[in-house]
Amino acid sequence: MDSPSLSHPLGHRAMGETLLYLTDDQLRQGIEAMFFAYRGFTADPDRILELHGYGRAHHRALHFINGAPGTNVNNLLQILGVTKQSLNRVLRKLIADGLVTSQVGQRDKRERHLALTEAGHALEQKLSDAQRSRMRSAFRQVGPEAVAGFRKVLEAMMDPNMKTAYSQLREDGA
Amino acid sequence: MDSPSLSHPLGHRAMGETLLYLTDDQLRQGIEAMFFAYRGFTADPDRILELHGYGRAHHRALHFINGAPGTNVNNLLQILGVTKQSLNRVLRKLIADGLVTSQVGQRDKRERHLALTEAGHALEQKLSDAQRSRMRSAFRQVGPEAVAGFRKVLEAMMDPNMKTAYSQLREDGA
DNA sequence: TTGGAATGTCAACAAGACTGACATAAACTG
DNA sequence: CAGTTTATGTCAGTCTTGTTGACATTCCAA
Repeated sequence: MDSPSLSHPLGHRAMGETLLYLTDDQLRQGIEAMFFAYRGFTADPDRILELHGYGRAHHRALHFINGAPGTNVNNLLQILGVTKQSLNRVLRKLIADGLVTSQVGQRDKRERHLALTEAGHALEQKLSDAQRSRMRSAFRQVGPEAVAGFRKVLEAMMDPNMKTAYSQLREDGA
Repeated sequence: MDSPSLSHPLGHRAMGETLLYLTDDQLRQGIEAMFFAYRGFTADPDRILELHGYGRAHHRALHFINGAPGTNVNNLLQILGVTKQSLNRVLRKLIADGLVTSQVGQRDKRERHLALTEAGHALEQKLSDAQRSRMRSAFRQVGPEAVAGFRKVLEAMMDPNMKTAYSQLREDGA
């Protein structure tokens, strides 16, 4: 491996103190932190979803439809990164349950434009509140500088095309 | 909601600049960043796993057995947060394929002590290298302060008991 | 020594991802 | 206008990974 690792003893002149955060051990800790944190991140909405007979897939659909009302299926597919069959199963249920509306496009009648109904909005809010609540608590604990670092690392870890999708979502939201 | 939100106009004296990072919009961006980043985080190992006919569950088992050789099934269960039946299926395959050894405990013959074989070590290395590589690149891009913030936020987002497990792993590794 | 607790295994099932094949309708292109 | 491409939906089948239920073995304590 070409990486700095613990096999390079401390004090090795070439590494310098500034690179110690890149040791294999530090990276391993980062990996495990991601694993445990993601579990916490999804735990609260998961509990709510279970009560309603939905899963994480439904949450993701609700979340992004809420963020981009009127979006079409293909758009959602790009963002979620699943097959259309997989997304369709989820959407079918959400539409049947009256949480999501699907309207044939005006300009392009092949497209279906998706939006949340009032009931859909209500559930999305409930899920969102739970997830934001934990994140707000975490953010508050650590302060704005740590949060800025958090955001920087996450952006750097994304796949380039997903980073694009993420940035576009941020622009839309601004 | 009791949270600061965009309905509080900027410049509102009570919020002050220091709390702007806790707006619902900022939290939403944090949530989406977690979603996209986690996908990137798992993408590289996932590709390797597929070649070998394994899934993410096998990766997690290999990872934590590697980090705590000789651990028993119950221990692993606590860390992974799945049912013993679910873990058992994964372990059964890894043992059958000769990546993991399971030895009956000496003091307590109910326990099975788990460890990686040479082949298990080899695969774990390959997966770990891929995952570390992306994280190293991200860490290098953003610098040590951002990484420190990243770690702080993740720790604050974990469930308390998982934070305990995580800390213990860190102690073991030190 | 006997019954409960701990540990692990096997079987069956469900959610949610996947691929492949196919249908429909609309838009586009030569 | 005919043929092709695009967008979407659906059916069928498979795989991973989670779940519960039932059960065997082992340990420990009353």
